[in-house]
This record gives sequence, C-alpha cells and structure tokens, in this order.
Amino acid sequence: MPRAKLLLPALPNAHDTAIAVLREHSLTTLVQRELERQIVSGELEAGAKLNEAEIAGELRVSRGPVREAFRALDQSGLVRTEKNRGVFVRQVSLEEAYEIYEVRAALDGLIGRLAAKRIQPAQLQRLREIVKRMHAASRALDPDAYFPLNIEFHEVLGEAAGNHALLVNYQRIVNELNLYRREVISRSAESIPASTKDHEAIVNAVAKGDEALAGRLLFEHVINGRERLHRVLHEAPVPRARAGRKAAT
Amino acid sequence: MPRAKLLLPALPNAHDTAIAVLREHSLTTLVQRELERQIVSGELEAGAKLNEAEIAGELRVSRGPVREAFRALDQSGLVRTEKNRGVFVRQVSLEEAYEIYEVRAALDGLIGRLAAKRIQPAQLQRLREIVKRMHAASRALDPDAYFPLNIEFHEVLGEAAGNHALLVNYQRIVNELNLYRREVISRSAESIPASTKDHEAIVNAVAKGDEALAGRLLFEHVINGRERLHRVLHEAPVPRARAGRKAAT
DNA sequence: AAACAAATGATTGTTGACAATCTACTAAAC
DNA sequence: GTTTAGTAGATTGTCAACAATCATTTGTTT
Repeated sequence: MPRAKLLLPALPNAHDTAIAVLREHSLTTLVQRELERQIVSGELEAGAKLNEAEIAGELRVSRGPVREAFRALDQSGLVRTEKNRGVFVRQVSLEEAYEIYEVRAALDGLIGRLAAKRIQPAQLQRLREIVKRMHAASRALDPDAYFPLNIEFHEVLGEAAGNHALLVNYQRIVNELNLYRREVISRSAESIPASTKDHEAIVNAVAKGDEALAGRLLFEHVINGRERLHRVLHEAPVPRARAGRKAAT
Repeated sequence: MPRAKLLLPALPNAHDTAIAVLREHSLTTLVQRELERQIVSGELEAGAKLNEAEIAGELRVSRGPVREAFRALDQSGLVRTEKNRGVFVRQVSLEEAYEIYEVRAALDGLIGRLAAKRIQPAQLQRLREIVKRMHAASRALDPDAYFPLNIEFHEVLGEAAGNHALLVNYQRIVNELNLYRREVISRSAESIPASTKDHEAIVNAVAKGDEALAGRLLFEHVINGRERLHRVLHEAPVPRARAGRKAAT
C-alpha cells in the first residue's frame, strides 16, 4: 500500500533524506557534481580515462545519467570527449594555460573594479581574515595551506563583485586553470610571499574603493601568477607579456 | 548481406555521406548543433519549451542523444532545465543582460588589445569590408542587414586576437546576449549610425596597432551598446499597445 | 623473429521500455 | 460560483539490452 508513505511521520532518516535530495536534483546533476568534485580535488588526475560502466557502478546508477553528466563536464571544459574512445580528464597544455591566464586576467580586472565599488563590510572582513591566514602560511612556506586560501580569496572577491554572470564565467575559467596549476603550485613555495603581498595590496585598494587601482592590481596579480608559473616550469625566460596593462579602460 | 556495404565503390551519395558524418560526430553532437542553430537564429524563440520526444522525432533519433544535447546546451547557457518539467530556451532578463554586458566588455577589451597586436592583413581587410557594408546598411537604416554584420565583425575580431580560450568564452557570452538583443535591436534603428562609427574607429585603432586605444574603444563600444539598449527599453515602454514586451522580467 | 591478419574481448553509441512526476480536466462539495 | 479532490493523459527520469566500434591478443606467413 503506497498510502503508508503519506502517513509517515516527519522523522528524517537516511532513506528519507536521500529521497528528498532526488526530489530536487536529477541523478545526472548529482553525478556531475561528484565527478566535478573528484576532478577539481585532483582525485581524478589529468588525462585519466573515465569509464562509463565503472563510474555508473561506483555511483550505483545506470550509464544514462553518467553520459549526460559527461556532456555537461565536456562543455564546461573539465573533460574532453573522443568519439568511440571515451572521455578523459582534460589536460591543459602550457600554451592553453597561457591563453586562459589572459582571459582570467581580464575577468579578474573587472572583478577588482566592481568589488571596489560594491563590496560589503562583511565580505571585506572575510578577505582580511583570509589574508591574515595567508601570512601564516607564507611564513611557514606551506603550499598545502596556501593553495585553498588562494582559491577562497578569489572566490570571495568574485562574490563581492555582485555580478552573477561574471562569477559563473570566472569560476569556469579558474577550474580549468586549476587543472593545470595544482601539481605546479605545490612546487613553487618560493612565490608564496610575493603572492601574499599582492593579495594584501588588493584588499587595501578594494577597501579604499579605488576601482582603477583594484582592477589593475588584480590584472597584474594574475599575470604575475602566470609568469611565476612559467618560471617554475621552465627556468627559461618568460615569453614577452606586459603585466602593466590595465584590464580595460 | 551486410558484406555488400564493404564492396560499394567510392561514389558519394546522400546515404554514404550521412554515414561518413556519423563516423566523426555522434548523434548528440549533431543534435546539439542543430538546436544551437535554431536557438541562435531565433527559429526557437526565447522561453519556448523543448519537448524531448518531439525533437527526437523531427531529427529521427531517440531521446538519449537529445537529452545529452540538452545537458550541453544547458551548460553553455542557451537553455534552462527544470527537473520533471522540461528544458526551455533561456530567457535573459534585463538585469542579467546588464551583467553579461559587463563581462563582454571586459573580454572585448582584451580582444581589442590582442587584436591590435596580432591581427593579420587578410583579417584587417575583412574588417574593412564589413565596415563598408555597415555604412550601406546604416544609410538605409536597415537593422536586418546590420545585425548579422555586427555579429560577423566581432567574430573576425575575436579570431584576430589569436587566443582560442578567449574566443570560446567570448562566443558563449555573445550567444547569451543575442538571446536578449534580437527583438530589441530591431527596434533601435536609430543607434545604427553611432555603432557604425564605433566600428570604424576600432578598425583604425587595430590597424595602427594601438593596443591601449583598441582595447578602450572596444570596451566603451560594448558599454555604449548596453546604454543604447537600456535607453530603448526604458523610453519605449509606453501603454501604447505595441506587441510584445515580455522578455524584460 | 618481425609483420601482417583475423578473431576475441571490452567499451562506447543508440535505442526502446518502464517508472515517476507533472499537467489538465472532470466532478463533487461547500 | 468557487474550490478541492481525483483521475487520465502526457512528459520526463531512469534503466537495461542491443549494435557498432575500438583495442588486444593470437596465429599465420615470410
């Protein structure tokens, strides 16, 4: 008798909450999120092949939702699909990373200008605390502590810009970039102090409401990051890239 | 006897070419492209509901590839999905459009700077011809001729920037924006001359290789476009019962 | 032994069927 | 007349089976 379900008391147990989740989200969405999490966290490493049946088995769903999730992840740039061969966690080449950094610089420049105009006290406070923790990680030269702080810093700043479309595009770009940076940044402990200084200056510019300065600092911060990355990879000189240009007038 | 297929001579007919296409592209990809075309062209108007079975029937495929295509289109911002209700061609509100314009301005600013640095003679020639045709459409005050020229202009410029990641993100943004602009721009014939002048100045700046100027002009061009749009919308909404002001939620 | 050919196994691409959910309509109650 | 409950139809979400393609191994030939 299905009627019984309606008479159940509102005692939430694991089964009920699972059903509640499914009422709002499709399996495809859940699979997509889980895979995204695994990719972004590095659990699935770049270049790894994603086997439909295997993933479906692990997540206890059929291949349909998995395939749909693959399509979404492909479009968002986290995986690449080869017909009849499968999908693979995207590997971002140095050249691609270089291009993506330019895009990110432009978006971050905009974020800086908007954040300087619109940031709210609570958000500013969060930024200041993150920077404080960054200083600690910086003194300890601890990349594993610094990396998530860096992510959080730019996340908060992105929210402070108060432009949802901008945030969505920014997050996508940063995700792609993180595919590239993870392994590298852990080897670049020496760049942490410089990066921390950048962040501090950015917070000050935003706090002052100096839109032009905040925009330029963020733009340069990203370009600096790109060059640091490049230097770590090839001890060779960085391709000519002028950090000083402002994002957009 | 399926063996016969292997013995067929290499005379291309409709059937063979269809098979050749499928060797390279999955049905999902083809469905995705077709729907994207229909949405961008306006064949499917904003807010329209996309029925899985219906589309599958029209395109002679099963629902699987259609659903996968939906996922990709959702991620690229062309449709919105409501669980158990279906997918709809995305409607971009005025507020969203306003936000997206800001993002586009930042990306276009970057395009301007990069294009000024890297554009090739053939591309510059294409831009000049487009502007010439724009002048013609401008004198005739013909929005239907002007609209595609405008799209093409920015497409060429985007290619000239020589940054693939930038181009991909830019196209996505422009697609979203076009969801909003189509109906509006046709009513704003009076802004065509100003827009044409913008384009001409941009070409000149790019031709001179003046990165800062090209970047600034493009940024301002987009913002101007946003303001023109805003003005058209807020002047016109008169009680006069002229058809259709539904989009602006 | 090296290289090519055929067959086998594994994986992806596609389809149709079934279950769950929503929408629209009818009818009864107030 | 309006509202509410119930039901029938349509639509989406999920799944499992089938077909096509690719990868690997085995066997044959030189």
